[in-house]
Amino acid sequence: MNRQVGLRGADDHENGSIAGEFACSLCTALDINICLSPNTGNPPASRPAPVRQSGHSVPARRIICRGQDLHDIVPVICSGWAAAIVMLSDGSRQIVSFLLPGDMISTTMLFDSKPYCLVEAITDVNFRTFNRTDLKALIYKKPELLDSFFRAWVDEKTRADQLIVDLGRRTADERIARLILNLVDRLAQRDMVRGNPTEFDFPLRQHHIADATGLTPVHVSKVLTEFRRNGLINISERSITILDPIGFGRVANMR
Amino acid sequence: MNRQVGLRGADDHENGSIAGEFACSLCTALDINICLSPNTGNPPASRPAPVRQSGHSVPARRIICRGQDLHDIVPVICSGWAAAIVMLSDGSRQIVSFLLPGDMISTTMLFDSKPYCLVEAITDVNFRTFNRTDLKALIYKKPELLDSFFRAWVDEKTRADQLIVDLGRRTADERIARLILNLVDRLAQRDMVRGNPTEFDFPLRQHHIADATGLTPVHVSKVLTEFRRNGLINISERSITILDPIGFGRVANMR
DNA sequence: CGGTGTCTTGAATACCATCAAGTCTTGTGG
DNA sequence: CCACAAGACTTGATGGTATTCAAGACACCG
Repeated sequence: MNRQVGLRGADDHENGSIAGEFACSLCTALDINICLSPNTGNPPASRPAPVRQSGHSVPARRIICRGQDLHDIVPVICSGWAAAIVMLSDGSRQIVSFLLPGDMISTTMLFDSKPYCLVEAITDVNFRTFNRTDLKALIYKKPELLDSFFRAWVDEKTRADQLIVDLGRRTADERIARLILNLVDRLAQRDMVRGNPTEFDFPLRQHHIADATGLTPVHVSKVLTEFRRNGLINISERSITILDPIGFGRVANMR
Repeated sequence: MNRQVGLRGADDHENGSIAGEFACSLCTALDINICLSPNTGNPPASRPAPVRQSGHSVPARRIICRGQDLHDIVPVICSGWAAAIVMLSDGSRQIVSFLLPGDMISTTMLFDSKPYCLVEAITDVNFRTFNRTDLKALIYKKPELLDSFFRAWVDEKTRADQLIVDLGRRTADERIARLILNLVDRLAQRDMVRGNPTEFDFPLRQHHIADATGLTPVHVSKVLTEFRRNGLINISERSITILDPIGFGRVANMR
């Protein structure tokens, strides 16, 4: 089989068993299109793949991979939501970024293993791992790949800088509203938002929001019920509806 | 003359007037060595430079450049300290990163202009701007340049992620201690630290520390005097001495 | 059916911000 | 060289935002 690396903590399934669930059309962020063949995890038998790779699948709440696992592979999310998390020794957690379909775990993964963070599945997740050396060689060879790769990198760094500002200088209300609106943007790029009023799947638990915004779950709960009481948003059944876009935008951009 | 771009808000001096102050040997972070000739800002008359560039110099507290200025140039700090800052409409500021000699303003600058932030001189600063197109072409052409460029990028992203964790999940004491220790590391890479007890130039004002750690200047003052009272560090004359490295390290790594 | 995870709510507390006043330094122009 | 203004730092009093602690409701699952 094509299986290349065993990932600790991940309930791996072989490619064949989940063929069709790797929606490569969603790979907009990366736009590299290096998967073996669209919509199936199986390589065309006749032509060998330029980049060694393999598909995996983990259920919600399981760890996808740890930093140390990532010496020679680069994972990309195919379907589902995940989070890159830094854990501190006292048990508190900081979510550095949410990973949506099409996202590489981190663009720095091409060059370094990011030993300080781990990636956890929020929903059930299908992902694909690429051999780092092969991928690097391919990207170096094709300038257009390098460019789309750079775009992903700039996006990632921009989001990181924005998060720094949010955590450093904004209140709980602002942080939470901005987190939601940032996710709306990213989901919209992937056509995962239904419009008017804006509504979309939202699998995050309140503790995910807390870990991403540097708050406690208790306080997240209070802010969200306040948002609901003010008729700004509605959350139910793992989905969010933005009832009052301008009011909600005002909360997110109070300065 | 070789002067290529005028930067708004910067008191530019021509290359010749500050020859010798562009210590290109400090360009360790980038390690690209594309300056016209070491230690002078002037190109050898006989050989045309592969990358169009120019040297500038701004006094402390002045703005080096704004995001909008950076459509086609990439600045690199040659000497002095600077800060990349995001300003909010209510006047509060968040320092996204400190820039030391050898640092590119941001590695993403090669591809995008980062319109949301501005760069301010902390000390008197000499810096050099490179033509983006030229620099990009040069880097694409030479794989070893691309690699050292990627190293700088991984460093930058790692620091950004660490800052996210610090701002999201650490107390004021921890944030400030970690900021100082991170700067020690970066200065040590540049041979700008004297040892035993560790001592180094520290031009930051307390409001810089506040803007970097998401705190107020008042609270920074209280934490620093507490550090002094406990015999952890000593600050005077724009320099810091770490009196009790293990105690100070404990404060920085309480979790 | 107990166990676990999720969310809510209230009370008490901690951490840091805000406000204010005062000292000291630094720089500038007369 | 002095006078003045602006910036930098300190300290104390007060207040607000978010945390911690605790208890309970609810859903889901094996």
